[in-house]
Amino acid sequence: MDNLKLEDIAKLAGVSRSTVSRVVNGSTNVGVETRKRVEKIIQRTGYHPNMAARSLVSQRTNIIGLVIPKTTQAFFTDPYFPQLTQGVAFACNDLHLTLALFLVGNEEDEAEITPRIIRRGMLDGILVQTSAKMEGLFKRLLSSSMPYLALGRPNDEDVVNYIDVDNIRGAKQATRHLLVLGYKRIGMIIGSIESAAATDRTEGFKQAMAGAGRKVDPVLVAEGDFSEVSGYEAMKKILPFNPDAVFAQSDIMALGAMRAVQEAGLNVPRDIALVGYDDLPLASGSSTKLTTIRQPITHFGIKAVEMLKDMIDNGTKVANRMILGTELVVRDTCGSSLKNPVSVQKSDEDESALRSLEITGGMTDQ
Amino acid sequence: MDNLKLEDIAKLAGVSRSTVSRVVNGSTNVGVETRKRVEKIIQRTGYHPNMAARSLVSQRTNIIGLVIPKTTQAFFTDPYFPQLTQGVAFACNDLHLTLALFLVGNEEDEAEITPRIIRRGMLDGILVQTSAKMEGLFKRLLSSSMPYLALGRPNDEDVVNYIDVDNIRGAKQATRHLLVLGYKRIGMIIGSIESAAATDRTEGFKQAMAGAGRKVDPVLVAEGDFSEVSGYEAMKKILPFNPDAVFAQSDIMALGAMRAVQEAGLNVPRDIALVGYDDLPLASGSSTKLTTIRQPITHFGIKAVEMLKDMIDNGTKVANRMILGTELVVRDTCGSSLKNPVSVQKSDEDESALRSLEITGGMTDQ
DNA sequence: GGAATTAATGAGAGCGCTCCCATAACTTTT
DNA sequence: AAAAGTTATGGGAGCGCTCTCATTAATTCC
Repeated sequence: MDNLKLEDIAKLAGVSRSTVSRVVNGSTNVGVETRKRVEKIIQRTGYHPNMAARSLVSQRTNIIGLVIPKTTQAFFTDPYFPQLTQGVAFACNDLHLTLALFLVGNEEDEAEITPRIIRRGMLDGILVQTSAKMEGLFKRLLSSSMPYLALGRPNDEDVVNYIDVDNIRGAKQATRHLLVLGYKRIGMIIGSIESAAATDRTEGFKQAMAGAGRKVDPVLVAEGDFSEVSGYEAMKKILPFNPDAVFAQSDIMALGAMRAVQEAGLNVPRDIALVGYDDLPLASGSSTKLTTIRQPITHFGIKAVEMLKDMIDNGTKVANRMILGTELVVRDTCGSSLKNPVSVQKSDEDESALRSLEITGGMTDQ
Repeated sequence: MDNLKLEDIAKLAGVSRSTVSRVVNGSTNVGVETRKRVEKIIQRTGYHPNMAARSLVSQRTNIIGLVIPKTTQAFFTDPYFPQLTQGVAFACNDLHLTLALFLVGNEEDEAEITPRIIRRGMLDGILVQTSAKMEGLFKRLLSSSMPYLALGRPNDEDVVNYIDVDNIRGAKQATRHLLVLGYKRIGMIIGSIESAAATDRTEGFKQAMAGAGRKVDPVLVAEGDFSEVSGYEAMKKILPFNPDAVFAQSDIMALGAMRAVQEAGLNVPRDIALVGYDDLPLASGSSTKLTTIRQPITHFGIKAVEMLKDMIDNGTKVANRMILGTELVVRDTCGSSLKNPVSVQKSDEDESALRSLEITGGMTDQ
């Protein structure tokens, strides 16, 4: 019951290969009687068209790739990527796409995987998590005709198609919240200087501070790498300089920072207020109620697939960009009542939470 | 530079299609001179063979599927699956395989995905996370010629190919550890009665208790669903009956349980000892040092791919099974010094930690 | 030195499908 | 009633590759 081909069904139904093909693909030009007969036989035999053959002629596989560079063992410890992957996978289900997942651990992996990705007849398009390690892939992608979309703003200007979250605005929201609550010595734990997301969040922090006429004290700023431990260590560096509030560029780091605060015998938020970034499930987990900036991670994955699919179907040659909004989620780690309420100038754009802004156009022909 | 085919390269090199094919596939019967010439042209033009065409004739895609049923939103909150996925992805890189990931959320997804999986010419073989929801898929798989491997022992006896961790022995190790330390009122938090893993761990617990001549007190046993919250709630149910030690069937539930203990103003391990299961990174995370049973999750994924690859290459028609060992990891949550050391009969098999046991044979031709 | 062996190459069929075009059987139009 | 259109179906080419088999050239054998 397994190695049937179109021709076998045709013979069984007493029609031609073409007619069976029409039935399988839902073409209208088939007689009612014939269609029924053919469908019954397909049903009975459990026939399924062969993907490879179909792909060969249609030049489509309905498979899209998702490439995630995985620097350390700890990569999958951060729930961000699983959640993103989930969003992408769901969108693929909805759009009848198959998802090929590429986890790039080291340079060998990249060398091994890159040709497989570029090779025609395998992938219809590709989603690449932005990272310094992926520059080689992007170069190859740019000189090929493969539709691609970068997940997160790339450093390379040539990589024109990307989707990102408005990190500057998100960081502004976080910082303004601390400013409004009247905190005086506001610190920050940076994600990782190499990441564009961290750069943008740092920028947003600075803008918000400057907008309130405040200086950023360098001793209150430390760098981590988005991991729990790095948040813990960064907080330990900052702690001696008496911050009264800290903006951590990820929830995981915020959790690490909280641990450092508690170990120092201090209390969150009484002694030090904390804002995170991501709004991962664990931020609202029953033991912690972290004030944070919500990123629509799953939604991000879904939008990415939709954009890519659109590029595949319509062969768009213009630059495709999409920037997703963020939302401040107020919980328990910043002090529920205001200490010294202060009015801070708010730009009206801050009202629209989770707004998504699409820019499409310009820059033809890569 | 993109739509080159074998024939174009052949023309450029002044040889036949066949010769280029031989060069590409590393056949020996090609003249040294010719080979060099062809290779240079391939290099220069950036030619890559078309996968679909190759698959069509070779009946191989070098793509394997990984199917994970995802019951709740919280599925990817549990780091178990990301870690497993990672192991599978790495093994795929090593074996030059492409990984197609299928996340099955609901029944619609299953209906949508199943035919795509079964369809020939798409996947060479498939890894399916065992789950009650997947029984439909397994049925289809059994009546097809697609090589498959279940991840975890399936309830269905017909599903003969699987890889699993020795859950009974793991649970025994955990329980014996508590018995040796002299705990008297030992409780358990069950994962989820539907899961075979939980059933086996429960069985192991019972066997260890019986082996030490101890009764299992039903009031000290509660059921969760492998989530943090469920561990917390289960512990709250058990707490009134004064347990002095609890075996939680997952690290995540152990963490929830620990939270419940602390909220009740009690201390781990002074008042209540705790053993987890999994040895996820967070079990040894800097704030908690959980005594637990180590499952080789990543290794599990790697072995699974290797087994499947073997089945694909050698078309094995016999039942393939592999059971991986577990290891007790002693940390801080069971009391470092013995309270009332007790000697418990240990079977000698317990010495070999992380031993892997392979059983292959029997049951031909499904 | 002619037959047999080996190495290097080319020609052709075919993997299972889609898509274009031809044909045949009806309708509709003028 | 003949021309034109419409609908249902079949035939054939071709997608880009691999693989078997035939062919030729170079080598070895007795």
